[in-house]
Amino acid sequence: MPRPTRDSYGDQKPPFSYIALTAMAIWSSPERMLPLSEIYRFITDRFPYYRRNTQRWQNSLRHNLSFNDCFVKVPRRPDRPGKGAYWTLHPQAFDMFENGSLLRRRKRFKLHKGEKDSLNAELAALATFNRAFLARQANAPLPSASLSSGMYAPNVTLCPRPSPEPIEVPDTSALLPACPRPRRAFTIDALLEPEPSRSSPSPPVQPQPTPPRCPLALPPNPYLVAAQRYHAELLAGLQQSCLPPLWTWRDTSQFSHYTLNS
DNA sequence: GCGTGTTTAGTTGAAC
DNA sequence: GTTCAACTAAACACGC
Repeated sequence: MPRPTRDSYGDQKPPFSYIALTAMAIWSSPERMLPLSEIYRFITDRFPYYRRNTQRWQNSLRHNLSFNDCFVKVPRRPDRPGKGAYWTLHPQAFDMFENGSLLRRRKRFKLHKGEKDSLNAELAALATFNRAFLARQANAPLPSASLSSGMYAPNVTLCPRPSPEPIEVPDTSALLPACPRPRRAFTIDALLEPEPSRSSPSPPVQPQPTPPRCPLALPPNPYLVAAQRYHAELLAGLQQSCLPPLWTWRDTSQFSHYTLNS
């Protein structure tokens, strides 16, 4: 009997929950984050079953994105306008699936209130920063006092977050590039400052979502640079513990499934 | 208008 | 039997 392959479900419903499918989509992207439309595309490309009744499962998928704390909505970068936000996985969501298999979740991922509030504050600050940036791009008066005073800036540390109880997280440190993140305050003021020179060469900070491509910056627009740096810092904080292991498609005697590299 | 995002409510099935 | 995760439906708000 031939082993099932990823595409062999045909019109059969794949044995993955919407959460698992979404996680797959996010982790298959080089930036570890995707807009909703790309998540849809990933699923329909790989699983023909989901090419039907799109309204039904897409509604369920959106519900999951909003309902589950394991998914984090990241505002778009100001130089990447478009509809909807990007979605990524919370680093602590890694132990959701038993043995890294997406077939089954170990437990529901739930952030504690403080963690959730802190994360929401940071993301809201980022969205506000983006709006301020866009307002400036449109030659609208920018509330410089707000920017310089840190009113928009979350003066908090992103990672690691205090956790009231120990959480079993797969040790991915060996897979991470040995590049300590630069120590700098996570504020708009600090981000607007020039990058401090480094004494020793080191790999680029992970992740760098996309190389900055700014047709606007000649000379480099400090607000754009800051926004990009802000995003990189935010995502580095969010995903520091989970890059770069990837979900890998594996065939076993019983199942074909995505599983976490180890 | 449509896509996106949030919220509520109900149902189902598996695990404990 | 209870609990919990997952699924589904629906309504609504918001922004492009």
